[in-house]
Amino acid sequence: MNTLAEENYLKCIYHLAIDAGVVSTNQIAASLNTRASSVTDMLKKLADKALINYTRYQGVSLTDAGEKIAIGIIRKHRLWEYFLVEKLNFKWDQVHEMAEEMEHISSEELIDRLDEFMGHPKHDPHGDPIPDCNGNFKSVELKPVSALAINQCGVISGVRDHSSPFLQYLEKQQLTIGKKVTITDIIEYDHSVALKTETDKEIYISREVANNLLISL
Amino acid sequence: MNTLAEENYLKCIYHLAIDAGVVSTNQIAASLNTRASSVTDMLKKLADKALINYTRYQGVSLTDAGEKIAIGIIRKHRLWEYFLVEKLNFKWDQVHEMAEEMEHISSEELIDRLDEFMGHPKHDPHGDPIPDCNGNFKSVELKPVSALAINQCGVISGVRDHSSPFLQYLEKQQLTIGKKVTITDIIEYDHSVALKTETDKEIYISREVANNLLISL
DNA sequence: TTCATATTTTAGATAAGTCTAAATTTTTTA
DNA sequence: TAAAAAATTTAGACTTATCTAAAATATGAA
Repeated sequence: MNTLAEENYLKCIYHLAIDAGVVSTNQIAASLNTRASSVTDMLKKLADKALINYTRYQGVSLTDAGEKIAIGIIRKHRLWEYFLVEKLNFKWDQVHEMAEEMEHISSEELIDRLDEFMGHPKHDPHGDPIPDCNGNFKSVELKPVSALAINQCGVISGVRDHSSPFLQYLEKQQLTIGKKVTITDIIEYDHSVALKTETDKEIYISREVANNLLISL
Repeated sequence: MNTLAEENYLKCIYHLAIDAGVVSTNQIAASLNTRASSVTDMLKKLADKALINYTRYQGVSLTDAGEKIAIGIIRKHRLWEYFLVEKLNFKWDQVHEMAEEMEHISSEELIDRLDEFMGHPKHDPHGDPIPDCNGNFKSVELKPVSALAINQCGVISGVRDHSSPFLQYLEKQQLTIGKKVTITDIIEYDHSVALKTETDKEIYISREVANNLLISL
């Protein structure tokens, strides 16, 4: 088994690698709120365990073994988030911290039974896909609202920012997962966007919000 | 917040103090599978935090603050055990190790909602009482089968040994929580006991089993 | 009540994970 | 392309929790 710190590094590298491929020491340090020197120490350890590909000064990527562990942790995180929202009635902006702890509960059988108990959900409360017990999941291609054109419509299916303030704001605006929206206007000046909901309500969102709100077409 | 090690020491001291009042360094070391010198180090730290009463060579007891934390951990442990058995269909001999990890999930609100989700259960799968959110619980006076006389009857309500082999044995003999039994014979020679179940089945158990099986009269 | 034994504590080390400060390597820019 | 800047690594230190071995204290038996 791996330590809590090791698991957090693997998960972090996995997330950063989605955009970048190879991940830098400083990226990891920024993401984990730690120092680059601490990261270097840990990278050596993970490389010794054959969980990452690492050559000095060249950044890192996960090995197959490392990716498997990372996906396992993400599976646990998302299943526990689903549990907290669907069974214990937490809001989607309240569950991240708790799931950060719960994702390290080691038993595989526990998580598989939890998955079954909840009916094998495919997405967590933020729209992120939940890997199955073999680590497989298909990630639908989502686009930020900011990448759409006037009159395009789609379904809110994910967020790029998982922070409470952002999620609370979306909730207040009723811009939650599953809602269908149509782009009605794009303001050239500040790149803010006007949306129309199914109930014909019009909502203005800033460029920043439009960047962090993901749509499936 | 306290570290995982600190929480485990507090819980351990709480359990040992139930019989003894004051707990010795060696008792703790034996219970936690560690060395007496390690225990001494930790006792100093817990005393600095005012969680235990400690004077060198004199053993320890929990302060009110320490006891409150210990009971909180035990509440979490037992609620998670209940969840694992009642919701995820684990057997009573499978849940201890998992609950040992889950009891350290920090959120109080999570555990209170879990409690509510399950309908505020009063006892865990091994018959141990579950403290409420204020740390209150009433422990019924239970007697080991070995303390009963011929013809006495009662209901199986707890165990002293929580190990898998013991619990599996009881399960196989159908000596599980809630079953009513009557003492039909006590063998002088080896202190083994003959029991009759509600279905009039006769079961012989050894002195050791009789010592670890608890009855409410 | 004194001495042998058991218990407990202290002293000094170790491993994991972190830090700061300094050194090294890579990248950028002029 | 050489110097400056940025990124990364190394060196050495700190904390937590553990260990072994030795010293101190308590207990109990003669």
